[in-house]
Amino acid sequence: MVKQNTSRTRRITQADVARQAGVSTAVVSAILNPNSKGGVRVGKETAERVREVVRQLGYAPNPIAQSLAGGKRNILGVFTYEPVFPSNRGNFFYPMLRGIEMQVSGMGYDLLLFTSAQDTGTSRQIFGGGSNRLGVADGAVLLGQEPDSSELERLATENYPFVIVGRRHSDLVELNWVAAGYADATSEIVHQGHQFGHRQIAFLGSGTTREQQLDREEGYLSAIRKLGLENRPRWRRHSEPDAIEPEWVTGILAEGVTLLLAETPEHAQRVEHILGESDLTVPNDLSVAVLGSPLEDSPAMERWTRFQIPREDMGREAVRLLVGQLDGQVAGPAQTTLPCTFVPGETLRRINGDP
Amino acid sequence: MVKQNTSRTRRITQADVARQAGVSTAVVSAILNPNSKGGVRVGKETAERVREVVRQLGYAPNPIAQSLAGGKRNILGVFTYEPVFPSNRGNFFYPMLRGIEMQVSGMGYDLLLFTSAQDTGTSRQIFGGGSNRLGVADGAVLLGQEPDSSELERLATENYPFVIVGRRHSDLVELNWVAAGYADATSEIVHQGHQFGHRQIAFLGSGTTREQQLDREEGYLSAIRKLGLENRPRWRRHSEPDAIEPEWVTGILAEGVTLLLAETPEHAQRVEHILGESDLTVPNDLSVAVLGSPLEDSPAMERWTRFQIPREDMGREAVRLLVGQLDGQVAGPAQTTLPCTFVPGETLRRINGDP
DNA sequence: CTGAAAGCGCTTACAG
DNA sequence: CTGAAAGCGCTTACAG
Repeated sequence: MVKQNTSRTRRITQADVARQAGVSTAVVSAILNPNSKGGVRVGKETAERVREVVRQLGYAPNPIAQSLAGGKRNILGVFTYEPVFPSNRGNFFYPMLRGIEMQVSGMGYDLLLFTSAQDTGTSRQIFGGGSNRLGVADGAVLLGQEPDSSELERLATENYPFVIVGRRHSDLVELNWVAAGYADATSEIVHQGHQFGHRQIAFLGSGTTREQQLDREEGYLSAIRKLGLENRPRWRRHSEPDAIEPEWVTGILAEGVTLLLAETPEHAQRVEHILGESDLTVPNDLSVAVLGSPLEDSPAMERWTRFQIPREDMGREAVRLLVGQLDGQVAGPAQTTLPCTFVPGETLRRINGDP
Repeated sequence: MVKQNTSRTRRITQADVARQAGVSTAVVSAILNPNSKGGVRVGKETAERVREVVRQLGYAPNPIAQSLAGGKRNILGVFTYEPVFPSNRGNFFYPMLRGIEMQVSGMGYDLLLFTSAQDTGTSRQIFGGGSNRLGVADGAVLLGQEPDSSELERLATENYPFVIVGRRHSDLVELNWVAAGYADATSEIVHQGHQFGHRQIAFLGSGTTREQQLDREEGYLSAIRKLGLENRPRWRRHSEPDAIEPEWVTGILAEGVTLLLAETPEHAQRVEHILGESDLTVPNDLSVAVLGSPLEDSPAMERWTRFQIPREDMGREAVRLLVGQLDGQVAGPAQTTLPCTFVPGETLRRINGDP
């Protein structure tokens, strides 16, 4: 019984075929890659003879060597600032990865996950140790919430081809990204609220300032302006869910707010909890819409008025843009915004008479 | 404002670094691969100078070229016979991948997912086009249910280092694998049943003959033998869930069977459904234990007596074995069986008096 | 129509 | 301690 890993046997190479057929390797290559631009023409009988030898010897080209000769690696990198397969916080990257894999599959690329870039303790870095770890791949898709954009700027400066999933802004370089249309989706919800009779609409966003949040807030503000609605500074609040004070909630209620836009489900749930302590409910005493949705829509999520983020499509589109750049199809900076999907739910209540 | 990828600049190569640092490429290579057997010694200050240039230029070695030249790439391949991130059939590979990533993380390897090996329509192949696609990686972990072992044999014959998650047998070569202890876990359930008073125990396995199933059946048979229990051929049945005839179920009941071992939850549910049509229930009229468990234990699964497959640990262990082989630590064929975890549930009922 | 040669970017004996 | 050279297995201009 043969055991794995004993001695290495030599494989049949193109040179073997060429020798056996009495031609040069260039001819063999030309026959096996008919529509390449080598300018090499081969006679019909020669081609047949070579093919026969290929068959006899069981020759198959070495894809590694093909890649090297073609100057391409056929490897797409996937870099995440957090582990790809976390155990606790759900599979955050899963939908995007699924999109990435679906799109890349059949395009002739393999996917390199940069797991080794993970320093113990600290978060992962692209330039760990000083050199660009992504360099092994032809280009990369970047995922993650990392707010620090200096690595991205350096990467862009080095002319490394990459596309970010999620909008990311830099003053220094124009980045390539695929974003979700948070602004439009948020505007849409404000308009929906307006149509349902709401005139005092508040916004509750996360404490950290990220592009995502800016987009949502901008969508909120532009819709408010467009509809000529009242806009008190107090009605725009930035806070982590845990840090929301009951006073703020009761405050805006007292000021006549009837609809609250909450950036995350956690924000919405926290507000509902606060209301509950005063025996108030959603949506009877306050309509609430969530500006996004969790990875998997749980049954508990169904009732919330919200929108869904096209995570899978974002992954697909990122690959499309990246490969387009590698092929030289896409020229300038590539930035795509994909629309979110509105889900009516039951927490945005009509308050202007019958439906 | 600098734009990403305006002109495609040539990637930095080892030669660039060598030129800039005023050394030969051999020296650069030696510095970047310290413990390789090139016999090349480099002075401390030279090494530091080269490292600095590497940093400045953002150089990263081309793994394709490294592969061709026979060097180490610090890349572990992950090959799956089905897409890694499927949309429909749940994330089958997820627990194993999580284990793989956890284990590989910090070991200095990156993970290469072979997505390109996917032919349109047909299932993926390692030797698509006749040549080993896995060659870019130092070694690979193989996942999937593929019963055809010819590719595995060829891979082993070529001396490519790989470890399979799941036991896989070949008459020609001894394969490396990490398996779940289905046999022991099944024996354990039979013993448990015996202790609860069951003497007539039947086995219901899948229609296809795979190592997994053989292991379970062997565990069943060995326990039956050891306990001196009756063992009618009719009590061992191989069938897909849908193909189970009500006659078989009523038949074994009539013959006095009180406990049925079902390979999958689907088998168990199908049997329960059949029983239900005669107003019989599990476990009052028949105890049923499931020989495994689905990926995520759903609430509906809780009541079933079953065992859990250590999927995550299997992934971890596969990486451990593979890296051990690459490092030359593990010598011969490496085969590990990890124990399953018994979950009591409520569908295996005591029938010999009070507990 | 075909061959000899250079080159893709590395590693590894082999000489100094 | 360091460099020049061969070689991994291909493709692709460049000459005949």
